[in-house]
Amino acid sequence: MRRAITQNLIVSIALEMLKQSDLDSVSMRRIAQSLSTGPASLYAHVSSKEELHELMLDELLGMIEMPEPDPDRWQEQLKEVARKQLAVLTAHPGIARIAMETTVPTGPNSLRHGEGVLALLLAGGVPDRVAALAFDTVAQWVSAFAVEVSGHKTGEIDQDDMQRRMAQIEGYMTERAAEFPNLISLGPTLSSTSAEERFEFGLEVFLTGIAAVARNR
Amino acid sequence: MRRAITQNLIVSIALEMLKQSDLDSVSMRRIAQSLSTGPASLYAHVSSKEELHELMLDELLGMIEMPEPDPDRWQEQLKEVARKQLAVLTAHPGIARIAMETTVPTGPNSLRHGEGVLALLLAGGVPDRVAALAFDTVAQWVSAFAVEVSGHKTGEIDQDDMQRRMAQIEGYMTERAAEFPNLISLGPTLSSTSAEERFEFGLEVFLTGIAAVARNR
DNA sequence: TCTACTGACGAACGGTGTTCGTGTCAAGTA
DNA sequence: TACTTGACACGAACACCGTTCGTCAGTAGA
Repeated sequence: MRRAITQNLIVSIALEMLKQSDLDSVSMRRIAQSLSTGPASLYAHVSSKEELHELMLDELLGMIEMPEPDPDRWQEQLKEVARKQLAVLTAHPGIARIAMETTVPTGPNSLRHGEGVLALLLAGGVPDRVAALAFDTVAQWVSAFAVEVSGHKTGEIDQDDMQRRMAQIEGYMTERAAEFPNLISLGPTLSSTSAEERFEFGLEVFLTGIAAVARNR
Repeated sequence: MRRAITQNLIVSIALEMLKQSDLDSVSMRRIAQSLSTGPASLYAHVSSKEELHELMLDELLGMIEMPEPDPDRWQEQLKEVARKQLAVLTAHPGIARIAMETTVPTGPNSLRHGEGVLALLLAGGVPDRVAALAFDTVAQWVSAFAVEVSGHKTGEIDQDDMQRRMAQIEGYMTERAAEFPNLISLGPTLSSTSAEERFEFGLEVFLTGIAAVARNR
């Protein structure tokens, strides 16, 4: 199973590893090892780990197909794209962090994706300037959400560590209940909502917000 | 200037270093060095680097004072808190990442901050369930925004690296202009808006969205 | 056939977080 | 006062990390 080393091969091996572990454990050394070579061999095809990360992200964004804009359904279409984006990002724990830290995405798939989102907003009659800002804001929020969800499903030992923290907080707060009336009364609501519910809520807030702001300009 | 090692001392040294560099360069070794000792000495007061990060974040959140909720001005008050939060996070590049990755904040200041935000929403007449969800969503977005801004002002060489990327993208897109009509026409708008404008836009979208969703339930 | 060049890669540099075992010193006890 | 106990300090080491340098092999072109 010895193949010639290619940039594509490196990226796909890295994504394969990422899918079943975590970004931090996808190291140049482990990728090289999986190719039966040393880490130095990778640098002929990839200039740095950072570039590799961006290539990985671009590859993933390429998996999201963009719909043909339909002016009557633009909000639902935008939600659908956001859901797919979240699914892809959370399926590869840690990559969402890259999406957030990359200032200006350069890859062809990123551009194609951005173009598609923008097209949906404009098809919905959102003014140019609002569309440009909304585009940025929504992408940011989706990535942020993915970072959080990724954290949950990685080595954080959801059920164990989180329960412990919850218990600790509850102890702290009930000791000084006067200081935290709202957190105490809403605590159960906060911790019982699923990630999916929170994501759908966020999408709704965003889109109604964008529509309202668009109307006011 | 030799003082006894304390958890507080470690945290404040770490924050001091963070303020003038970057989270990645605040290492246990450098903190220890600044105390004229070895890294092992820190582990008597802090169980891991992760715990230190959370302590740092909590300390920073403690710097944000929460206003007394005024039902007539709740939206403006919420915006003001978000602005302060952004300012604190971006003044310490990299800490926003921790804010995003920490699933359930445990520190007393984090709790106090959360309680305050919740109080503002409830004072505004937002229903319990919506307040709980909105609280989470807005915190996430502010952190996400801070991550991006932090990236911009750290070693990313704003004016250099970014210009290069912009030029590269423009070249790529004008070569196949038919594929990117919207990105090309909105490109100037996208790149000419300041971070502050984008933040204010996001705040407005959020708050009008929350108010609208609250009305519909 | 000889030459240039590209890709592969072993070894090493300078960093990282964390652990182990030893030392030191002060407080509590007899 | 003498002794014991326990908390804190910390040197050394472990197992990693990303990246660079210099060398080597093999191939395409002259």
